[in-house]
Amino acid sequence: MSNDNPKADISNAEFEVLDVLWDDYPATSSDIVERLNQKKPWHDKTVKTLLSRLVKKGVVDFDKAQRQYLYRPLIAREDYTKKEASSFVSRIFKGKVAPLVAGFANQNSLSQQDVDELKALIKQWEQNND
Amino acid sequence: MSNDNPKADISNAEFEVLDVLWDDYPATSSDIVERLNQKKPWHDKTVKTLLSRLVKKGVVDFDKAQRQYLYRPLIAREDYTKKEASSFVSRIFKGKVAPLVAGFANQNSLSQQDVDELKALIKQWEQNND
DNA sequence: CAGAAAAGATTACACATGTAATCTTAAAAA
DNA sequence: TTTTTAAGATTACATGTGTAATCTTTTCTG
Repeated sequence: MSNDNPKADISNAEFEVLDVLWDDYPATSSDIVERLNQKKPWHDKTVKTLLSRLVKKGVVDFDKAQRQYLYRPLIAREDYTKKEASSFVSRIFKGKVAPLVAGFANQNSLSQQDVDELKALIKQWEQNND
Repeated sequence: MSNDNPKADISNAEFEVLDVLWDDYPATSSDIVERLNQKKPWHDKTVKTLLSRLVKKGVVDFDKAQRQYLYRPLIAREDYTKKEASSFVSRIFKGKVAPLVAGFANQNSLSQQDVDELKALIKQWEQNND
C-alpha cells in the first residue's frame, strides 16, 4: 500500500497547517508554527500532531535535515481547492455555482474587484465557448 | 439556556436530512426516510438519529400528530447556505469568490446557463452599485 | 382484550478531530 | 563528557459523527 494517492479528507485544523505550508516550503515545523501563530495561538505540540496526521494521510511529506524535518506538500493548493469547491458546491448548491455567487451578492459581499474578476472570467469563458 | 439561537454545526449526514426536509415540510420521519432513499440507502434508524440530533441542535423542531412527529426546519435554507458559503470561501479562498468560480471555469464545470446567471447577477449588482 | 407493529428514546460503538502532554532520542551547550 | 534541550513519536482524552440496534410505549389488528 504505497502513498501514491493521497487518502485525504483533510480536517479544518489540518487545512490551516497545509495552508501556511503552501505559502512557502520546504519548511520546518518551527517555521510553520511561527507562521500559524500570526493568526492562531496554537500550541506547538498541536501543530506537530497535525503535521504528522497530514503525513500519515499522504498529503505532506518531509526530508530529514539533521534533527529537523523539512516538510513539503504533496498536493497542489489549486488542485485541492478546486476539488473542495466542486464537492462543496455539489453538496450545498446541487452543483450550480451561480446560487453561491448570488448569496454573496445578496449579502453585499461582492466588491468591485470581485465583479471585475468575474467579468474577466466570463469573457474568457465566452471566448473559449463561442 | 433556550433554543432561540440554533447552536449548529450541522454534519454532512445531518445536512442531507435537512436538505430533503427543506424540500417539503412539515414531514414525518417516514416521509423523510422515503425521500432520502431515492438517493441514499440509509437505514430508517439512522435517519431518526439524525433527525433527533438536528432537533437537539435547535435547527429542526416538530409538532406531535398522534404518534408521529411532524418535523419542520427552524432555519431557512437560503440563510444556512449563505452562511456556509461565506465561511467556506473565507476558509479556502480567503474570502474571494472569483477564484472559486475560476476553478469551475478551469475545470469545464461552467455551463452556458451558469454563465447566463452570473451575467444577470453582475448586471443586477452594477445597477445597485453604480 | 391480547398480541403485534411501529414511533420515538436510549444506548452502542468505532473512527475522526481538536488539543495537547509525556516519552525517547539525538544534538547542542557547558 | 555530562547535561540540557529540543525534535519528533507515542499516548491521551473528550467530543463529534456515521451508522445503527435495542428498549419503551402506544396504537392498530385480530
